[in-house]
Formats: sequence, C-alpha cells, structure tokens
Amino acid sequence: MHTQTITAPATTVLNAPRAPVPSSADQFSIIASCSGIIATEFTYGKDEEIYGEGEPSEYVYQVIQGAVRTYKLLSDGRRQIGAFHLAGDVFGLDPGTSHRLTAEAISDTTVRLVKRRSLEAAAGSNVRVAHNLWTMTAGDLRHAEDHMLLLGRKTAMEKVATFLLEMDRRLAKAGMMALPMCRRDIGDYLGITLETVSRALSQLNDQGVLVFSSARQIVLRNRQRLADMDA
Amino acid sequence: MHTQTITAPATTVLNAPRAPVPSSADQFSIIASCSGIIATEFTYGKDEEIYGEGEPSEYVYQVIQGAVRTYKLLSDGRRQIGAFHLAGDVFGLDPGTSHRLTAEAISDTTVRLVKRRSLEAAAGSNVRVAHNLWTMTAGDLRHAEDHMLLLGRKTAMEKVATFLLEMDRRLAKAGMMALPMCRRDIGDYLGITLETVSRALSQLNDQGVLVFSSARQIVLRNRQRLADMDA
DNA sequence: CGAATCATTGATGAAAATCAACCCCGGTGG
DNA sequence: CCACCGGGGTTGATTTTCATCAATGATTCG
Repeated sequence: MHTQTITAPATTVLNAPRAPVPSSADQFSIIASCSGIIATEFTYGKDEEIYGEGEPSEYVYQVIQGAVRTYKLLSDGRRQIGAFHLAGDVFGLDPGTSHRLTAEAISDTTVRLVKRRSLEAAAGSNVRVAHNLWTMTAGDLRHAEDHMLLLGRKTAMEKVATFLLEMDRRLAKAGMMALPMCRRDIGDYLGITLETVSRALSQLNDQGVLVFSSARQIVLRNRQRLADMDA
Repeated sequence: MHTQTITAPATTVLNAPRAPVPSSADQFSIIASCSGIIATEFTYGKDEEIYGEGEPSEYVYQVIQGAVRTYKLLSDGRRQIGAFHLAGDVFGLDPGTSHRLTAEAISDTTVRLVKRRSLEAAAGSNVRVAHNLWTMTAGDLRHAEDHMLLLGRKTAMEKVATFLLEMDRRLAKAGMMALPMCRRDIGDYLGITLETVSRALSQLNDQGVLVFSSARQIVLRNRQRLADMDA
C-alpha cells in the first residue's frame, strides 16, 4: 500500500464470504473461498491513490463499500477514466506485471484485497479459478468495447443518457441513484467537460426525464426516453 | 461461415505451425499445436462479413494474410471500429456465447480458424492453454484501454499521430507502411471523420513528417515528431 | 459563520463536422 | 490506345457542437 495514513488493515481468512450483489463479484468470492486464499481488508480515504499506472501489480481488489475510479493521464493532465468500480466490483486484475491504469478512491472506500501471486497459483491448479479470472477480464473487455463506441461516436447528450442508465442499473436503490462521483469525474469518464455534463443534466431535468433531490441524488422518471436518446 | 461464395476451405491438422510474427500470435500457435486441435483455413473477399455482432461465437480466428476490422454500430449507422487485425493477430476470442463486435475483411483475407469449443476443452485440461487464452484477452483489454484514452481525450492530430505510430510498428516493412484500410475506416477507428483524417495527413506531409508514395503507401520521416504530437 | 468545493449558467471561441466540389488513379470497354 | 467511369481521396466553405472563459449560486464542513 502506498499511504498507511488512513486505517489499519485487518487480516482475516475468508470462510463465509459476504455475498455483495452481482455475478462478477460472486466469481471473486468463489475464487477466494474455494482456495483458502488469504484476504485482507483496507480502507482508503477520499481521493487517495490505491495504485498507480505502471506500478507492479501485487494485489487484486474488490470494493466492499465506496467507489473507485481507474484512469489514464496524458502528459498535460488530460484524464480518461476507464471505469467506475462500485460495491462488489473487482478491479486491479491486470494480467501482466504492472497496472495499466491508476486507481483512486472516489469517496472513503473499503476494499478486500488478495495477493495476485496466490490467485495465479490457484489458477495453476484449479481450472475453475483460471476460468473465472479469464471471465472477469473478459467482462472488463466488454465494458471497454461498449465504452469505445460511446467515446468515439456518441454525442454529449447520448453519452450522458448512457451514463445515467448504467449508473441506474448498477447503483439505484428504491428508484433513487446516489452518485458517488463529481461532475468532473463524469466528464472525464464520458470524454466531455464537466460543464457539458451539467448542461445535459439540467436539460434532462427541464424535460422531466429526471428529478434532482440534490446534485448527486437523482431519480429517473423516464428510462425509455433515455434509452431512445442513447441511440 | 456466412457466405461461401469465395474460396473452398482447406482442412488440415496443425503440426508444424508457420510462426507468423508477434508474441500474441505465437501463443495461439502454441495452443493450436499443443492440443492437436483441428484448424481450418478460409478466405474472405474484400468487405465480406466474417461474423456479426450478436451471433453465436463458434470459432476463433487468426489472420494469415490480409486485414480485418471489428466494429460496433449505432442504430443510425455511426460506426466505431475497435481494432484492426493484421497478419498473425487473433480475433473473435469473446468469452461468452456471442460475438460482441462485427468482423469484416478489409481486403481479401485468409484466416485460420479453430472451434471455440475445442479451445475451451483444451483450456479445461491444460493450464498453459487456459493461461494463454486469458493473456490474449488481456492483450485486447490493454489495447482497448489505450484506445479509450485516445478516443476520449486526444485531439484529431494526436489521434492520427498515434495511429501512424501504431501502424508503423505493426506493419512497416523496410521503413514503408502499406495501409490496407481506407480513410473512412481510419476515421471510424479514431472517432473522427474521413475528411479530418485526410487533412491531418496532408498537414503532416506538408511538415515533412511523412511522405506519400500513394495515398496508402506512407513513409515516416520523423517518428520523434509524431511521438511528441501524440502527447 | 465563513471558506472551500462543487455545480450551474451564460458568453464567446475553437475544433471538428458537414456540405460540396474537384481531383486523381485504376480499371473497363469502345 | 485512349476516353470515360467510379471509388477513394483531397481541399474549401460553412455550420455545429462542444470547449473555454467567466461569474454566480449552492452545499458542506471545519
């Protein structure tokens, strides 16, 4: 870890995995429990770096609580966020020796982490584990392929519509979405500026497609309209 | 295969793989030979579809000769090309039951193909094979991550500079690059229009960074300048 | 309460898309 | 052999979208 300033890690052997939510997360739980792998929990503060682009990839992570952004930078600071990782999501699984993106906590975030070395060892003896690792990487690839289409060919409004539907699907509770990230993060994810994000959201609000409780608390009123927009 | 109008397939058992060029290709050769897997060759004509988005993924392919584009479409026809596949490259390896992009031959193209089912079977018994499949998918993911940065955050000129360096690396022979794809394909790969591609290339030509033999035959004169541009 | 951060909104500008014309070159057929 | 045809490529004029610059408003948090 890079800055131990936040919270003391608590090491535990996983035996009764707390199943969070989605299917890709369960794969990780299966791997972790099946193999008697040692998992550790750790908490990062808001905006704290979890790992940097190019660093040796020593651990694989699962978000327990909070949210993480992974991104690349150009030399002048322009940033492209490749993905947001929410509760249950696995990240940092870069086959190869080093991380290809930087990971940062968006808000205070607790992760479970396992040594990549032990995962690879498990994969060497257990075909199920190997297959799950492959499947998880393939899931990341699918997302990246969809996101290339968005970045390269969708308009600003279509990008925002797609984003809202994605977040609605992934983190809506009781019809309400509590976005963990700021407008700049959203813009850097969608390849537009924060002002353009704000204008698109305001316009959707004016049209009655969504309602704000606060800037980051959103209720979708017309998912079909959004789906139509997203082309 | 979808249209058999072109060339009769020739089925052969692979024993002495003709090692084409790069490392990712060799992994495929290793898999194919290691496992006594049956490979078939097939040739597609220019612009012929190899498989369509959403179709069941029955085969995995390796380009023997020619070039392939894989892409996604929006409902109104806007297209995002995710990758170009050149001699030696493997494509169509989508874990899951269906292809997530459409694949088309850019020029007359010969591919080697193996049944995905037999690959998966081999992966189930041979850890090396399983690891190679994972590594190949991870290679696609790395490319997609780099390309998201390009699509979301680079300027038109930076995109073209990056493209030229990529193609130079992948297909230059004797300092000369023979591009198999048209300006529209390049634009749809970079998320810009064919006119913008043309203007950027003309400007680079004016600056002496490159020289055209013909529209698709390019010699790079100053790779450092290009690398600087690509930020 | 006040400072800082985040978000919204408006005015202006710049990059790239679009629309349009023309050119170049290879292939075909008179 | 050469004219013509058509697709691909280039270049120019104009429009559009989104970025940038700037000011103000809302929340959160010491």
